[in-house]
Amino acid sequence: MVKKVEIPEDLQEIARFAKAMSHPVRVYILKKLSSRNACCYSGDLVDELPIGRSALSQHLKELKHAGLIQGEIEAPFIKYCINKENWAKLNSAFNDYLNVKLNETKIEI
Amino acid sequence: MVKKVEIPEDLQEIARFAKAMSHPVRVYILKKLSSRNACCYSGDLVDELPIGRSALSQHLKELKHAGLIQGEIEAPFIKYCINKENWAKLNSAFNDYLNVKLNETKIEI
DNA sequence: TTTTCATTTCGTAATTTTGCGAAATATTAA
DNA sequence: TTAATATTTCGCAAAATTACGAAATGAAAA
Repeated sequence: MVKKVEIPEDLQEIARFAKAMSHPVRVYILKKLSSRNACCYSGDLVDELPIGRSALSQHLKELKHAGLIQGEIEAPFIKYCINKENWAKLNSAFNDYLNVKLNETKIEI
Repeated sequence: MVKKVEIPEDLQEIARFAKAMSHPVRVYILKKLSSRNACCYSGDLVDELPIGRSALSQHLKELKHAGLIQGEIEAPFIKYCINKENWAKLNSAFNDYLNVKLNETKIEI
């Protein structure tokens, strides 16, 4: 009989990252900020996205709490950029998790 | 002024996949079924995981609806396996999405 | 047919997520 | 100081998520 065990931390981390990416608006923001190392303002995003300011603000907060973006005050704006370190962590975590070949049991001789 | 636009379908797809992976139990199941092409029964999982049968059943249903696993009746069991086609889709979707180099703006001469 | 077994579905409850508009905050411009 | 601007926080409501135990399902075994 297999003992009930805590789910390994690396899998829990994947779940946390996946949760941060589980809404189209957040996927959009991460895409925008990660490609081209671009930064942007909340006001840029609210013009592009089909949600209001306060909802957007909550998505930004969530991404901040997940450590994936960071905001820098550039009054009267807040400039949001990707958090490179944690974005790299997310990348390698997904790489490790997903890069399990479907046919790895096939052994070539 | 940038027009408000629907979020592109590829990003919405990432969000859907991420949502399927946004819970540790589901991450665990997908890991188990994707590596080694293993299949397993609900009963195997319930012994390993820190949740009850009915909660597990709901996670399996969610993964089925996301198209990531499939169940085959092998009475009195149900054998769950990865859905290779859609798992491959998930892999390439994340690959496209994530494989945006942080330093792609650096141009080597 | 009745019992047994693995699993799902149902009913319910607690919590989280998502979104909105209004109000608050904080900084710059007048 | 007052007004304007960008953004967040608050209060709220609707919907989704998560989990449980009990009951239902469906197939095999007795």
